[in-house]
Amino acid sequence: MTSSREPARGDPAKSLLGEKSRACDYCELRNRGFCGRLTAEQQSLLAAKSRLATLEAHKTLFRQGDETDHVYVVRNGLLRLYQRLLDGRRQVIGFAKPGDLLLFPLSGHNDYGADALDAAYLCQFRREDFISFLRCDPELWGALAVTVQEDLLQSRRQVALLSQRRAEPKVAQFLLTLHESYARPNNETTLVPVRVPQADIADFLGMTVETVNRTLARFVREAVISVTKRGIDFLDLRRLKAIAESF
Amino acid sequence: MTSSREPARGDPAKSLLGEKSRACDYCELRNRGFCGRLTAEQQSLLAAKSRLATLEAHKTLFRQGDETDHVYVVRNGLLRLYQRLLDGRRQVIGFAKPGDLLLFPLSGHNDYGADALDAAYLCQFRREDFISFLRCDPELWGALAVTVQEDLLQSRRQVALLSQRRAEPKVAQFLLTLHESYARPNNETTLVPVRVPQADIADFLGMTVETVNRTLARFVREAVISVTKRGIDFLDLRRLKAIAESF
DNA sequence: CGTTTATTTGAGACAACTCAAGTTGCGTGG
DNA sequence: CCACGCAACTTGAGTTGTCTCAAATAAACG
Repeated sequence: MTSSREPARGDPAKSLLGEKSRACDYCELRNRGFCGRLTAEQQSLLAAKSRLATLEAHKTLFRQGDETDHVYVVRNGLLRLYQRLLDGRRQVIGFAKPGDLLLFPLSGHNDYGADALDAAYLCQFRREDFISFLRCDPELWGALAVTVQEDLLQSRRQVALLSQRRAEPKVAQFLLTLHESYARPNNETTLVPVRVPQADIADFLGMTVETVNRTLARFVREAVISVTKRGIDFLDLRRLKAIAESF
Repeated sequence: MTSSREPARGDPAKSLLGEKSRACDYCELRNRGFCGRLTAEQQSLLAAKSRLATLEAHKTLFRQGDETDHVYVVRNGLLRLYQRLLDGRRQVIGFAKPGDLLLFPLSGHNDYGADALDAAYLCQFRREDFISFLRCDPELWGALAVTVQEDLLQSRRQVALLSQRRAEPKVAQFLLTLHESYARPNNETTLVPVRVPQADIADFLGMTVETVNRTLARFVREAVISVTKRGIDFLDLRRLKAIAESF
């Protein structure tokens, strides 16, 4: 638990492109996450208020505690969401993937921070714009509520995960979640093309880097997964699931 | 972690009084929780659709996985909310206190179960009624979203709690939360008038009953708290806070 | 190519877990 | 009113898995 007492990178540099983002028509996200719950009309209405934001790898999108001036929808890339614990430790509360809505537009300050694991593209909205967008159609509030509800379910899954005490099932479950969020319906590809630092896994699972490392090493040795510089290759999903349910 | 593999009580007996609940005018909840976010008009509109439900101690209000036919607002009493883990263990995900909204009206099935620690009184709404209530006023959706958002914050607090590894801070933080939810603004009363089974605390914190017991015993021995049949008396809040922040 | 960051490995301590008995409290029924 | 049964709570002794501390690679970056 000695890991990461400081954010990976210092400055909150947001290199945002000022250009208006193209309409959602070609966005593969329009059927997923928050956007997926909107009609085509609503989507274009929303798109009119968005800007395309790009975020380099390891850069901070926003910090915990800062005033919420914008909200975001992830288009591309993987973000790391975290909170500071009172002991200064960092608790990763989740990873944002394409389609996810970042920040709650109705609360005035960010209750978590976010930075990019890879280069990321996002739709950025000014908070007031987003709220006025919500106001113009009652049903949108429902979409928001459902989105938050899904975050809640996600958070509860993490609670279940953390209440596990042995390391193997925890790491296995984490890997499975990661795999799941990248799985394509009709694609049997077993490779997840992201490098998640072990320190992040540790912070997410509430364990030390060493334990995460030893556990991963065991998985690799037993040919359950294979870790390359490209990402993680899931060699034996069946066995991984078995481990995840062992306790 | 050998605790409670079965619900405390068997039957899902809901002894519901059919009477229409009186309007909210005298309800002390109207400034708290979900109801607290409604205007007087909205409250009475909602009240018209409610029934007063009473639940005996240890009885089950609803089960995880069942179809969501009703939603509830707690008026009185303390409920235990839990999920089943894949290993059959029970994970207490929280305790519902007066003002809390139970169940998400937009999802078709309960994602957690609930039963009463003490006798409880609730406002019961048919799910469709509640939804049509939401539909009649756009702002109500916002109230719902905020309510869910607060559950989310709560859940994340639990994540932070579970990521602690030592027993003392965990139990201390739990006790403080319990105390906080019973604290009155201008009242220095240190007694929380509920008996929470140690097994529940264990299931909430992801520890064994034995460890919870030994930790509580230590607190009692050191005169930080005092446990009677009535509830828990907080003798030394300052010290408890210090313990909660020790790590 | 040197500096920083991430990963890997080892040895030992310790806190929480497991298992196994007790004890207490309380409601039920004889 | 006491005996009984059940559930919650206590206590002890031994085990174990993760953490801690420390140090050696290996990779990433300018």
